[in-house]
Amino acid sequence: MVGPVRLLVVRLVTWNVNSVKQRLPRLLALLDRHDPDVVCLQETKVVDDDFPFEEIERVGYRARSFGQRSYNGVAILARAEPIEIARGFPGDPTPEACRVIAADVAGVHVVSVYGVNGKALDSPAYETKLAWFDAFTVWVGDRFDPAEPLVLAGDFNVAPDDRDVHDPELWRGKIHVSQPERDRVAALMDLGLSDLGRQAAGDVTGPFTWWDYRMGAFHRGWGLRIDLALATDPVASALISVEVDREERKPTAGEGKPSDHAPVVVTWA
DNA sequence: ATGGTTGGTCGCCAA
Repeated sequence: MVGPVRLLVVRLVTWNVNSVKQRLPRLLALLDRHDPDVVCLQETKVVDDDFPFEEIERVGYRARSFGQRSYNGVAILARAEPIEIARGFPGDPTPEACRVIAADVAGVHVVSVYGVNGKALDSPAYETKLAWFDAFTVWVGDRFDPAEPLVLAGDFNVAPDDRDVHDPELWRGKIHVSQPERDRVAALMDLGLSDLGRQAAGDVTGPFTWWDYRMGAFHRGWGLRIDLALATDPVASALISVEVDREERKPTAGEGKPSDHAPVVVTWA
């Protein structure tokens, strides 16, 4: 008899690619550069039939996609076989959107998450965003055991506190930073999850993971930390590092244009 | 700060 597969070291990357078709050369380069065990993608923007499975399998990864036309879309890539796949979750107030895919990879529960953007505080999408987080938190609490290894990784579209904002005064009252949004992330973490990026960085500003395409925001340092990895204690207590691959956000870093999000590389053992 | 930019699609909408 053998127990569940346990890797000595696990490297997980989460990345909002803003179109997996546009980003495919950079994604393949990222797999080669970081050699991750697991990758969580968001904003793939393709239906499953159009997902580039062949190119990804050719470099040694299995892939599971939950995608739709034009918008949203999530995926999990892994060296090991992803099992127990869940696409979407019951009670999602945006059931037409593809925002969540879950899989077990080498004994770790992995969830790729694309939280509702919300547009602006006075938009109907804002109330949808809050309701989505409420429903998502119920599902996570029902499905997972905090004693087991679990990572929720993705673009949550919320900067958890002012350290995650380049200019908190400028952003006050804006989407991504409002107290109700932050309360939702806190409620999710109250299930027994740690914010690995903050745990690794300590009490400092950043590191940011997203910069608006406009106004040279990346060059000027106008960023937010909205791409998060939230994990239960079996992972959090084994954390080695969390690094933002800022190079990937640069126009010159690879073939084609960059995503507006940088990949986040999480390692534990 | 949001007069910018990008992607999917082919009109604009979403971010």
